[in-house]
Amino acid sequence: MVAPVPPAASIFDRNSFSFLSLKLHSLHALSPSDIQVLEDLPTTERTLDKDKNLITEGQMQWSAFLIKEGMAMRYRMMPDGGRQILSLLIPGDLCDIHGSLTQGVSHSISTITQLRIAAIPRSSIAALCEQHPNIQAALCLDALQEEAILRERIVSLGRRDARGRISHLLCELFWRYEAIGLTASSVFQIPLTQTELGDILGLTQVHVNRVLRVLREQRLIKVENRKLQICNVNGLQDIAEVSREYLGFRET
Amino acid sequence: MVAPVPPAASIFDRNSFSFLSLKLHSLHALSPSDIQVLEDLPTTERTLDKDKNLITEGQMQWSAFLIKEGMAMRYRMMPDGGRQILSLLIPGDLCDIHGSLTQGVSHSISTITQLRIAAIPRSSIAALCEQHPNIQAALCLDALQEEAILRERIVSLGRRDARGRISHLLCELFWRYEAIGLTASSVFQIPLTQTELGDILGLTQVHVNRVLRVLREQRLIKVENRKLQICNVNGLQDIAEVSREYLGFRET
DNA sequence: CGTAGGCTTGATTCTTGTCAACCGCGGTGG
DNA sequence: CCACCGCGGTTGACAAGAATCAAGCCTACG
Repeated sequence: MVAPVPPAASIFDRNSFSFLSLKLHSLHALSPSDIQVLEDLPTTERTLDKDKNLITEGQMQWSAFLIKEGMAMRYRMMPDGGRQILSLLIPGDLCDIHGSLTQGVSHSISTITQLRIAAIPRSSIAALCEQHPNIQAALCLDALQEEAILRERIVSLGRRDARGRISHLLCELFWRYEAIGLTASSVFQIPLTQTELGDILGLTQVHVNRVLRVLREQRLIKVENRKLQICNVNGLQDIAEVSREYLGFRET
Repeated sequence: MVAPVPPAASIFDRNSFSFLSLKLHSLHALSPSDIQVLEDLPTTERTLDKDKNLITEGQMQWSAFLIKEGMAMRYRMMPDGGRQILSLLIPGDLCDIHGSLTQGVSHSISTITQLRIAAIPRSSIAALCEQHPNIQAALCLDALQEEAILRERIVSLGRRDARGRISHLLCELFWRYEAIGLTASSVFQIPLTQTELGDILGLTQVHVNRVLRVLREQRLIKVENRKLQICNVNGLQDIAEVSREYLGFRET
């Protein structure tokens, strides 16, 4: 049903390119030289433990950062202890590209798994954009995708029931992981607990559990120690009433 | 409790400046000459009827547009006829500034009231930014505000009950109208029907009605033919667990 | 004068939340 | 080495918040 290798990446040897290149390339066609420039970006890497808050201090002030491995989230704590997860950051995602974290922003970012990130000076990104219009276009589409994801989350929370919300989220994650080549025969890693799923979707952990059981029973998904298999994307899409297009990935 | 005149605008004669100037100025201090430039922006105005879809065709392709009067919304229809309103556009709001409407975006914009808009060529905006760093900064903050509003909506839909959602929305609208000088002693126009409120907040019209009644009975608000009076902002804020800061308006 | 759209209200249903208990596993310390 | 603990997942009983269905009202408008 779903090709395990996203066509957008197929002309390259996906294994030799970074997740950022793969994602941008599946948003906007990049030339081999564009890709090379991306691969050569000078970065300083850093590793963070699980469940740590990500603070941008010192040198990081002037850098955006790129997720290289693991998962992080933007979230907001409520006075009563409730938590709303606003978005998930996965490999290839850029964060704080316009310095929004340093402005008085009302949410935090923290790691969900151990995380490997690379700091990229915002000046390098600006230079990149000036010299490589394809990369600029791709980054622009990437920003639009991020917005589209936010809007789609609003649609989920406002108009879909629990089954729809969960189905939609699973589809979204699947498609995003697919674009960066981290799926294999519709299987990918989800490090999220059911509590975290609930905090993304505005549901309780208990209810998430029950709905997941139903989805399993209907053979739409399989879950096995942190690995999720999407057995029937179309089925999930139908439940969520969502189409892959909103992510803006080009192809087929 | 709440000053009827936002301090941010107080050094100018607010009546002589456009809503755009007022909003930007309350996000980032502008010099009189900055304001003058904004006022002198060449625009072509247009008026649209109530409940019309806003399509950007022809000349509009290359323009952003600015709401000068009335209210519009971005929304998304669901296959089952349901509607989720994603955001509200009020006077002073810029729309389609990066051409997102012309990309394959999965939502529409339509008018809620009769609407007066001004098309502004994107090239003019770019030129503006190059020559007037204050304006650039303000527009940047404006974009961040728009994002912050989206995120806050997610928090609302995910973590607040009906009372909290409605209280939050009323606060947000109040603060936004205040920034453009369209409130007077905590009263402002809301052209929204209860059905539309429901479609913003993920509630049914009936439930919105009931909750509004409670808020009225608790003397938090008064409603009289399309005019809303906020009798007790602090009360509403407490219910919504929200602070004005997320909007990023400078002052006090 | 009749109609339509929007508001109001009641009765009822249903989705989801809350509370609570239990299981299984992995890690840790005695 | 084993007992214990804590976290994550699973399940049930019950409660609450919101949706649904339905009817009536008011007002602006043709």
